[in-house]
Amino acid sequence: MSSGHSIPPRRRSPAAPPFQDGPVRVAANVPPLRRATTALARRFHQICTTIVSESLAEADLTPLEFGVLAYLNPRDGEPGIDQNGLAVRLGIERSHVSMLVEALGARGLLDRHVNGEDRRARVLRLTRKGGALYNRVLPGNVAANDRVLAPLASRERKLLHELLIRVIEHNAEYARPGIKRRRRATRPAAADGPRSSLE
Amino acid sequence: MSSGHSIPPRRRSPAAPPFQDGPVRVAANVPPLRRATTALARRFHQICTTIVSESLAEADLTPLEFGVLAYLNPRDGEPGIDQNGLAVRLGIERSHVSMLVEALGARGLLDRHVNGEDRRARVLRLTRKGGALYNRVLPGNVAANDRVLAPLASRERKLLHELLIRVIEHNAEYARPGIKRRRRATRPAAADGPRSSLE
DNA sequence: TATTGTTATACTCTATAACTATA
DNA sequence: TATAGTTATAGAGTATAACAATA
Repeated sequence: MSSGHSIPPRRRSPAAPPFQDGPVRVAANVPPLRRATTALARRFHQICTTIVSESLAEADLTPLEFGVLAYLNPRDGEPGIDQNGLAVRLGIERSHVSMLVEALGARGLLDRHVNGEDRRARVLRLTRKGGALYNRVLPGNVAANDRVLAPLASRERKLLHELLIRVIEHNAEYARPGIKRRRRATRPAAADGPRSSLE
Repeated sequence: MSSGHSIPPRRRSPAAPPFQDGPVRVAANVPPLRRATTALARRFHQICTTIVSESLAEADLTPLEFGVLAYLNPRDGEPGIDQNGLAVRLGIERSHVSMLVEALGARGLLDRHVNGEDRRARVLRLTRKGGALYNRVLPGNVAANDRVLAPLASRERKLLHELLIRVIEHNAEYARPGIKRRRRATRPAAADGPRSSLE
């Protein structure tokens, strides 16, 4: 209805630098970046998944599926852990592991065996095919991860990793699922305020 | 079928440290953490969203919705940007902004006005209610973000932020949507390998 | 009773695509 | 033709809950 006239001209390049609490900006055409840790974490994660997904696409793996292979690979990993162990390591729910492992098992990439000591548990192991896939995909994955940190000097990359590891390990209690998310207040749409005016 | 006997005993605490390429581990009961940058990014982001979601729960906001308020707040932000501008800043799709803004508008937290200069664009502004909510929630949000970095010294926090900002700004091309994700090869379930053996 | 895993269901985040209105 | 926004749909990631089998 309103013709939008009470609106000041757009401020695409505002005079005052936004989010003054952080260090100043650098790149030219890059829009202001919020300094909040969570915002940085999201963008950082976003970059990683975008770049790494590319490196995994030809193997038809998601980053998380690759994580499963990594945790089970015989060279570095811990073949023989059970699904709960994998859930803790990946920081995801048991039910999620169940689905992941089912999908990878269906592709013949890993085996589940009942543990003789505790018949409730499923012991996980890569098949030869799974191990071969991991070995084939690993170099590209490492390269992709390196590409993310390319703007940093070698010493800085190491430093970033160390800082992240400390933050993660000290927040272990939050670095896992099971924390109840906010329960969305099943809003009946526009239940808590007047409609916004849109012409 | 198999009774699981060909399986070696579980190796919950393997002798060799996994993922040798990274620095050694610290905390006792914390399971091995993959050193890959992407894995660290995921856990870091997970911690942030868990902690920050808690601080936003009483306002019934998601971290991303809070981000919208932050980018539009009159003190620090850029009130008057349009939806595309917001999409670029948040690093999400225009369609996603559309939904976010619709939900916040329905709650009376922001206004959309047609831009007089370009009637295609929607100029965004917090309502008084939206501004008040932002102000009310901000302190808790800042505290939540600080809590994430509590294990770091003040100098280290600053350093971590700087490193992340550099990585994000130099990877701007990947820190946005629109990159085609891998197209899942619509697997007909178990199409590419023998079934795993599970008793 | 407690724990491992499964299944069903659902929500958040985010993308793609097709569409409308405007430029 | 190109751009701003909307709508519909989908899929990745992840959660909750109820359940079965085993301890």
